[in-house]
Amino acid sequence: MDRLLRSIKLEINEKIYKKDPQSSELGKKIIEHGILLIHELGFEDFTFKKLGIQIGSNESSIYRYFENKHKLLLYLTSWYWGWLEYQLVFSTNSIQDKNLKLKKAIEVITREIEEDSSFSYINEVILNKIIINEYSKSYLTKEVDKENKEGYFTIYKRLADRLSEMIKLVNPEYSFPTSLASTILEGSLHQYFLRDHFTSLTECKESNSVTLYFTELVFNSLNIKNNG
Amino acid sequence: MDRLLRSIKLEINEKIYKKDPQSSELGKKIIEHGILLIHELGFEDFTFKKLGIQIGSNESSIYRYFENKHKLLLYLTSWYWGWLEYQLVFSTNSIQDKNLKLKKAIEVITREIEEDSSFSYINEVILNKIIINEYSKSYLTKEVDKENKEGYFTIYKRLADRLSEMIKLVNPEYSFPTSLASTILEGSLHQYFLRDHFTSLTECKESNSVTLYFTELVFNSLNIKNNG
DNA sequence: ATAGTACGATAGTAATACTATTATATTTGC
DNA sequence: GCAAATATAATAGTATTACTATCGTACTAT
Repeated sequence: MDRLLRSIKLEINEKIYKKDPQSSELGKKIIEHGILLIHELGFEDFTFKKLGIQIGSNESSIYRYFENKHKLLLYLTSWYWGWLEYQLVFSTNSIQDKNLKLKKAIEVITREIEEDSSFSYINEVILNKIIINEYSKSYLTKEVDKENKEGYFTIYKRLADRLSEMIKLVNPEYSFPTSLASTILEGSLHQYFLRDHFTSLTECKESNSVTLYFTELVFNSLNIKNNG
Repeated sequence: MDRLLRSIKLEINEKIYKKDPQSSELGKKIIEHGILLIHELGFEDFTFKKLGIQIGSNESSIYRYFENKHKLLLYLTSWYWGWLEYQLVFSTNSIQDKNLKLKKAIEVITREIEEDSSFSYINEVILNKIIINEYSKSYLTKEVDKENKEGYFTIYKRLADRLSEMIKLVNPEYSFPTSLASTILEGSLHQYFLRDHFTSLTECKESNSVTLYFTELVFNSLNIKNNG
């Protein structure tokens, strides 16, 4: 990662923001401290007013970047999935063997997040926790179909599609490659949530056990020996 | 179902409500129209004031039954999982063969919901849609650990546990029975959501395909031939 | 006949989720 | 280096939400 990503700007659907937060200092501050404050308060209790106080700025100034906190969440989640997509492509691109490629993909998607210094104002570890706790709320709304049409979820869908394609490569006969891909993406977040709050509902306590669980799940489903 | 259930009252943690809604006409109206209105407006836009207008009653009267709409959601979700648990036990109890038992369990949990006339004031089909769209919001909160300790999620956990036990019976060597159980429960809701809003992310379009998908997933994971 | 409970009506509060306006500070273009 | 454009801050204001509190009335149980 490190150097390479530093020069890349993740492209996020322009309709999500009113003004590009990557274009100014205040914008970056909104993202940086938005992440920290959503994590601290939870999405329900998070407000632009509180964020304004936190960054010594005005509520109305934040509204110039985002229409509302829902759009900010969409921005953060898009960014996260874009960042993960990049890692997926980067890590799997050079792998020839289909099985190993898929195995690596599952690892990248389900592993625990480490800090990535490429984006100084974004704490990926905290952002990942926001994704675990708040991502569903970005699409479990009455506006989901409209917002989907606007393309607010394209990055996530592209990521799911990439994973699905890798599954198809391993076993073209399998009937549910996309369902399986979406199960891995959502299910992985869910297992991490259970680990933190409902310990009795998961066996994934150790650091790499989520990866192990999904790797087994997928390769057994595809009736392929999980080599390694 | 029908007759048998009619005489059974689902027991819901008393801390969830201030006054038992099953104990009065108004209480039942709150539940009945609460379900319809949450479905219509979505949980975010749903308020007790609006519900009061809908049932020709007063906002403050509803507050005498539930502290807030979050508690109402907890009540509804507890009721739903209790209802499903009952069906699970009822449908699988007499099955001796472990594999068939698990197969039936997966079917009950992942199948499409049909109206159950046993509870006249509860529309199970609509309630199921609320579960699909809103269940996550009941636990993706900052208060989850406190509320979990209060026992607000016991019914769901008991259901997951029952499923997990059936999985263990089929293959006691399998390392992730509970994770698999929670994946089925959550994943099933998610596949139905995808079918309605993100068609490109699932192959489950037909009525019984969610069941088929999870049945295959589970039996392949347990390395047991899915007989039937 | 009376005490208790349930419900409805009204009022009130603090916070939320914004919008609008104006003033000031900063940047940029020439 | 100055004017114009742009960005931000400050303030005010609105409708709605999410409640709490009080009071009067209606029904109900003894």
